[in-house]
Amino acid sequence: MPELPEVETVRRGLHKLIIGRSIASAISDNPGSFPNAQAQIDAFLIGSRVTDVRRRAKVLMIDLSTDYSLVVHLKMTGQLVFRGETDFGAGHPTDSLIGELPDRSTHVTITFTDGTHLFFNDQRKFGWMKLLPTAEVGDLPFMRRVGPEPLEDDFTLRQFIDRFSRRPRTSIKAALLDQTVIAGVGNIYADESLWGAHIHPKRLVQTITDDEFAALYREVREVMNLSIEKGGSTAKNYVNAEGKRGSYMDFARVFRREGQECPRCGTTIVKFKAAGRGTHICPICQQL
DNA sequence: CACTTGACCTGTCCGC
DNA sequence: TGCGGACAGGTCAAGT
Repeated sequence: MPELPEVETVRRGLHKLIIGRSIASAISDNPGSFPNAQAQIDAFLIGSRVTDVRRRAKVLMIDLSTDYSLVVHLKMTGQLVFRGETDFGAGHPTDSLIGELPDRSTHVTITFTDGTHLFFNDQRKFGWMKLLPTAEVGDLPFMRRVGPEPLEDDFTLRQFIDRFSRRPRTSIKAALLDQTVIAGVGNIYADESLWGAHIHPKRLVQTITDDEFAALYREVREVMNLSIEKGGSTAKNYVNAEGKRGSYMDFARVFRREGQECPRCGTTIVKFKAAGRGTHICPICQQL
């Protein structure tokens, strides 16, 4: 699922819902989803209190009073859903994609001392949750290599261009998806921002002009900010911390809209493969 | 070294 | 209806 806007939406939800709660128990049915040893879980998770919920790139960090953090990557189909005691059972809102929890894709269940729950669901099991000392999160190989946060106020066009210049001979779409160039862009927002900037995804980075970089910089930020405003994109099974869908797909201009009209020029949107991913463009607005 | 492809899993959809 | 294959929001390791 989740790219930067979806992970940020989950972060905001969890920030509101779980800070201050203390963890009573944690159970997992799949070692790949939560690989920590039981002794470590008992020592640093059970009995701890949630102090903060942060995000870096597409990674969530749930900070604990033990100076450990639960580091979570949702990958393609991960969900982190909070359920209060009174939500148990029937009566879920219609904008929810999921019913009673746990269900068959629940791989970790965390129970707080007040009887509320946090469920880690993941249909494809690519995602993971790891408990490690908060001070060591930055030492993870991914964290060391990941690029700057594109939505930060101090992230400049100059930085944007400099980061892409590291990969001159790859396609602009592959570079956008490369988390070491800039953080947080995935397949949806790569297609959306390239359309906004009138750039064909297969253009090589070294052929992109400064004006085009300026347009792309603006689009990446606008598109992802708009998506956060809309609660992210639910293309398939993304849900926020309350189990509800995001509505950005209603505003998407090309992503998963093959066969429909380009909102700018009316040309039929086409889909093909680029950078190994399904890719959507307007063949008139975006030319090689 | 730089870049691309396959693998990790499960579910769904589409064509035969 | 059943079955095989392609495809799905991400990232790494292995391959070229």
